[in-house]
Amino acid sequence: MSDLLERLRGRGWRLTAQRRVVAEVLNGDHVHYTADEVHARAIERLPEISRATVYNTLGELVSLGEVIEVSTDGRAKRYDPNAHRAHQHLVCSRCGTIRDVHPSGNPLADLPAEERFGFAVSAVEVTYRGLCPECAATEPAGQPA
Amino acid sequence: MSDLLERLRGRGWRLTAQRRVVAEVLNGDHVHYTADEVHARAIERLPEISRATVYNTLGELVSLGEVIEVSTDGRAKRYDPNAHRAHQHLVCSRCGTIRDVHPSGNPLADLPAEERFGFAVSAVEVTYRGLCPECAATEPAGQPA
DNA sequence: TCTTGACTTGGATTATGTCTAATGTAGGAT
DNA sequence: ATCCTACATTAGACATAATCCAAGTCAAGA
Repeated sequence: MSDLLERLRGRGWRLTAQRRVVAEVLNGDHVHYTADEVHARAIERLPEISRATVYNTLGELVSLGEVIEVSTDGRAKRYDPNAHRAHQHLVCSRCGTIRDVHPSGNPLADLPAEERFGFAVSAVEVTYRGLCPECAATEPAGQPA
Repeated sequence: MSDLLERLRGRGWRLTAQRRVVAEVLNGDHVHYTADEVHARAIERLPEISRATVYNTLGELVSLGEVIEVSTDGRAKRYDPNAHRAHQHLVCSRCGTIRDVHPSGNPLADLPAEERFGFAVSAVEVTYRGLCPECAATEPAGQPA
C-alpha cells in the first residue's frame, strides 16, 4: 500500500491524512466497498473525515487508474482497488458478495464486425451471477432475494 | 405488443390503461429507457399517470420476465423489452447510446471451476464499451465525456 | 349492476451522489 | 524554522433516483 502512496506522490498527488486513510481502507483482495462503506471504515481511523472528501478521493483514484468503479447491482457504485490485473466479477444474486475472477478467452473477439454498429469497441466488462456457497446452503430451492 | 398484453392477461395480470401505456412505450428494438423516460413518454398518452405507477409496472414486468433491467452507467436503471432473445449490450462511452448485440461464444464456459469459488454460476452479462460512429466523428482525439 | 381486492395517486421519505463557500494545510520557497 | 499559497477538507445544502404509504379508484368476475 505504501507503494501506492509513493507512486501517487510521485505523480504530484498531495498526501493528506484523509487520502492516506482512504487508500488504506481499500487495501486487500476482493475488496469492493461502496463509498459509504469506505467512509464508515475511514471514520474509525480518522473520525472527522467527511463524506465529500471520501467521494473526492475515490474519484481521483479512479481518474488516476488506481481504483476501478463497478456497479453490479444498479445501486451504489463500488470501488475495486485491484486495478493492475485485468479481471471480471462474480456476484452472488442473493447476498451481493463479489469475487474477482479471471476467465479465459477474450470476449472482445466474440463480437463480430456486423454486430458492432460502427462502434470503435475498446473495452468489455463481464459479470457472472450465481449463488455463493453460503447462500446456496441456506436457500434450498427458493428464488434469489 | 398486443401479444405481450394478451400473455400477461393470461397470467392474471389486471389490465389497466396505465399498464397498457407503459407496455406500449417499451415497444421496439434497441429500446433502453430510464424509468423517467418511460414516464415522460407515457404522459404524452395518458397525462395523469404517476411516477409511482411507472416504477411499479416496470418492476412487475421485470418480475414477470418480460423486461430486463440494465444499469450500464451506474446512474438510472434502464429497461430493455428484448427479454426473449439472449443478448448483450454495446454502450457508447461518450453519449451513452445502447445497442443490443449478439456475441458468438459462451462466456460461461470461459470461467474455470477453480475461478468459481464454489458459486453455482447461472448467468453472465457482458457490456462492450466504445465510441459510436456519431461521437467518433465529433471527437477526433480527446477523452470520452 | 355490484362488490371487492387489486391498482393508482401524489406527496413524503430514503438512498446515493454532487456542489459550494469558508476554512485548513502540505510542501516548496526563503 | 517559518511563511505562502495553491490545493484539500468540511458541513451542509442541493440534486437525482427510487421507494413507501394512506387514501381514493377501478377492472373484472359474480
